[in-house]
Amino acid sequence: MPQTGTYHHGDLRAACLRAARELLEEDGSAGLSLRAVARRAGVSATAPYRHYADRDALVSAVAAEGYRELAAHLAAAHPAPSAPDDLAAVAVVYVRFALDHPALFRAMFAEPCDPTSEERVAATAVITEYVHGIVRDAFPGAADAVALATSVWALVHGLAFLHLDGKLDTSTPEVVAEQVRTSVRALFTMAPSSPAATRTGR
Amino acid sequence: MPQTGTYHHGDLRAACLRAARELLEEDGSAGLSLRAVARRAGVSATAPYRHYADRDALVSAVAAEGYRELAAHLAAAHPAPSAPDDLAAVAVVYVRFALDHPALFRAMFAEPCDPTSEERVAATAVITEYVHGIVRDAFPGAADAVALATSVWALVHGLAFLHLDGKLDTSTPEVVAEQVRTSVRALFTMAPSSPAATRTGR
DNA sequence: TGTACATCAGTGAACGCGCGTTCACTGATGTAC
DNA sequence: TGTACATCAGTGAACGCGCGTTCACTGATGTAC
Repeated sequence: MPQTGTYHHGDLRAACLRAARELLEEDGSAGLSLRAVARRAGVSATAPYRHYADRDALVSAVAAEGYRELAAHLAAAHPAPSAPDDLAAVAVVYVRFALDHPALFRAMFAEPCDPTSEERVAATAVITEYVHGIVRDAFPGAADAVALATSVWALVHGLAFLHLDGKLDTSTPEVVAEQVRTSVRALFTMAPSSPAATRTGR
Repeated sequence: MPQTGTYHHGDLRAACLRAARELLEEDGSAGLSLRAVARRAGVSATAPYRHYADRDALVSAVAAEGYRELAAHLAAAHPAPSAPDDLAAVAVVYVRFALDHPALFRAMFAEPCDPTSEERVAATAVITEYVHGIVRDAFPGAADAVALATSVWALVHGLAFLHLDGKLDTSTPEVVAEQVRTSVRALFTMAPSSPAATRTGR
């Protein structure tokens, strides 16, 4: 009595997920149709309906899987980031994930096609909590850790999208990584003569 | 011999653009079809082909218009930002624009469906130059102004998307504005006890 | 162990839909003389 | 000013397409006795 059935196909649920991700990467979200997924899984056009109520349900499942993978990548990048440079390393992984899985990343952060998807909401919460945790550890003295965590997430998220949208140089992974590191550091170590530095106590 | 023809329709080119933007806001980018645009403009399905080579050309034109509008909004927000708080004010306008025109904003920054569109590339360059200019003025002493400008843009851009994707509270404009201001300030005025502050000279 | 039955994953035909794009056309506007 | 002509914006029928989804079905797997 296996949890994920091993009936006729073997595991069509997982096969659909895999096919959907492949299509996403190959043709962008426009290529992600239930029929194309079925075709790629080598199954009739209506077979996926046994496992997903409709197209949205499939997309939500793909997005949720993406969230879990991103969370795993981030956790693997640094077990317990506690210095700005650790944070920069995690940021690099975040942006790299976006560039390695562009369509998936977009699907994850596209307008909530199904905001009520429990699986999706839970997966998002994991990322949020992770970022907040890092900031708490890395900046124990920060006045407003929540705001700071939001800022950090926004910075990294913005870098990911700007790279993804071709607004920044993405010619090699190293170029991207350096850009991310530099950006993160630039914000954490302002030049002494800058107005910000002289206004710290404001 | 008017530049924008005033033939049968009056100005179908502009009418298509307007219709496209309305559809974008109402139904998201999925609703933006040439046929729907024609329908809304009260014209036959093929009339738009007189003004746009194909669907992509229309989308690019819409995106370019969005860039120009965003640039105008930013410029109007503050004529010559020179302090972090000025920059925060501009950031607020940037995010507000994204929230007021969600689908347009997505279209502007979606994967370059037509990276060769001259109009589009030029419009993007304006924004980039604007952000860099602000940073140059606001932080004349910054060691690497380009990296800093990229960071600032990424931060604001990320804030826009996180709000847009429902990852942050968007209940009222004031809540959003405060969040943006706080985030920008949080990064520019780190708590003195934070590791970043003690590592400035690194 | 063997048979009868229930379950339910996957099938395949069919539906109606809106789409992008083509084509030959029509008819209003602008121009040359 | 009036007529003949050229231009070209907009028409409308038609094409082929892939889509999501429905439905009654089939047939392999698992279960009860």
